[in-house]
Amino acid sequence: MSTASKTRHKYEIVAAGIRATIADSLGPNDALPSERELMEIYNVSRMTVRAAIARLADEGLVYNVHGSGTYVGSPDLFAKAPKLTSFTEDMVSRGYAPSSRVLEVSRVAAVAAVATRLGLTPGEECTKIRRLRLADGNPMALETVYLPGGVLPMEEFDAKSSLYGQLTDRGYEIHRAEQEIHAVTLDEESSGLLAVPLGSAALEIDRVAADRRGHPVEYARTIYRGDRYSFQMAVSRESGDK
Amino acid sequence: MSTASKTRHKYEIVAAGIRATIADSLGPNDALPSERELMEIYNVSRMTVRAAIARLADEGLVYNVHGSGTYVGSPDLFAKAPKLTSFTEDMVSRGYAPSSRVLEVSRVAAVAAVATRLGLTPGEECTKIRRLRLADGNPMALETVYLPGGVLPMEEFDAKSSLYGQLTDRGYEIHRAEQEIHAVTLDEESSGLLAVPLGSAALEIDRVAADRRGHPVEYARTIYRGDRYSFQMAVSRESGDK
DNA sequence: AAGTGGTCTAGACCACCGC
DNA sequence: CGGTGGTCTAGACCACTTC
Repeated sequence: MSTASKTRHKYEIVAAGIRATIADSLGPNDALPSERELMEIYNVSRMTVRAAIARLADEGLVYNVHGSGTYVGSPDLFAKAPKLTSFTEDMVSRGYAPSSRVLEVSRVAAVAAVATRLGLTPGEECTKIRRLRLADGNPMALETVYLPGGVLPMEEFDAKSSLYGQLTDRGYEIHRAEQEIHAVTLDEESSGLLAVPLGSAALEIDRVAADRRGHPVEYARTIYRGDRYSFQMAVSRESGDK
Repeated sequence: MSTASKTRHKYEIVAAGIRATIADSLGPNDALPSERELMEIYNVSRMTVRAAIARLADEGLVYNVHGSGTYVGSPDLFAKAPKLTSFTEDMVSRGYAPSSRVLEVSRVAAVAAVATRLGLTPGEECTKIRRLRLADGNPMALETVYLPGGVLPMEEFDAKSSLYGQLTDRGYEIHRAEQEIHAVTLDEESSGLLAVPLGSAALEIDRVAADRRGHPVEYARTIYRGDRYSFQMAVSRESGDK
């Protein structure tokens, strides 16, 4: 009751408390207090305890064993389910200082590949932004972003601030995305910009990002240097039915 | 009421019913009946309705808008959260006929890189299995799997049946995994086996798979032909707190 | 048999959306 | 303002693990 402040929901308070308990006094595979004990500790109902635990389990911090208990996960498996992040967020979480060099900002007519992905009709107006992305000042990736003209006209793009921030400010909150990851061989222009030898292997990530309602907001093609970047993710079995 | 049979939990029955309703008569962005209506339709409590909807939302089939309703997602974004699949399952879902050629089955001492990932001490005994993986008879990937000796001694590996199936039979059910995806350039041996030119780009996926308790069960390094394979996934924002 | 997580009920109030 | 999803309560029984 007293120190509460930024948290609003009870299950967030419980989740934060459990997190703290784990950090303070529990190690991998140690058992958490049972759900019924947690009810008393935090003075909440069982459903609230379970909501908190479900959140932590989603992150991989804990796991449940039916009939036995809830346990702390292994530290090396803490890596969360893949999150949808901007380049900037991604680099910061990896410990790099991100920066950018804008190569191109233009208004273009959507070609078929772009139109399909953004749900436009070919020829419709798009904003195209091409940037060289740097980490600690060294080239890391080459990014080409297409946005429907209505989402962000080229004149209003501010090269100095975060694209995702600008989209959010304009009412386009990105919620989920589909990504496709390829291995590619760099051509002359790309390898030059990324400062690696011609023919080097690189990771190409194509992403269509959409808002909560499923309307496409962004189509981005990013080519990452194969020697500096790898993509990490945690996956779990099931997920679908059966 | 009529065709129900294999489902055990009410929320699964409700989820199946909603799925059928969507398939029959709803399109993208159409609204589902409200949760309170669904309670009456299926004669269950609200929590059960919400459990069913949560399941469908996880899959991307529907999405919720607070204060407004629950809606059918966009078909092109149906692709689920990345699942943990075996090569065989992956190929089948892509419409290929998978097969394998075993290149090596041996007992080896864990080198540091393998020991670390499997939670062993360097020098401990491992089973190493190297296979060329084919799709529709053509080389698709080159897979090297390391298993702790206690999990599956090399003598007991059956080259003809699924590795995941054998692990499950022995009580090691794989539950989650961490993957790291790199772009690599193929060396002479790999490009020969995969039947592509020397120096071609390829996707290397390193995976440590663990059981429900977080104990590592498998470390696999798979090199996929860059010209035939791409890795697809859906990601969503948030996931962690804030 | 005792204890655990998994499912389920029948209520309640809150926060948000759209008219 | 009414309707919607989001959170929450205080119970209950079931399925599973552990002893």
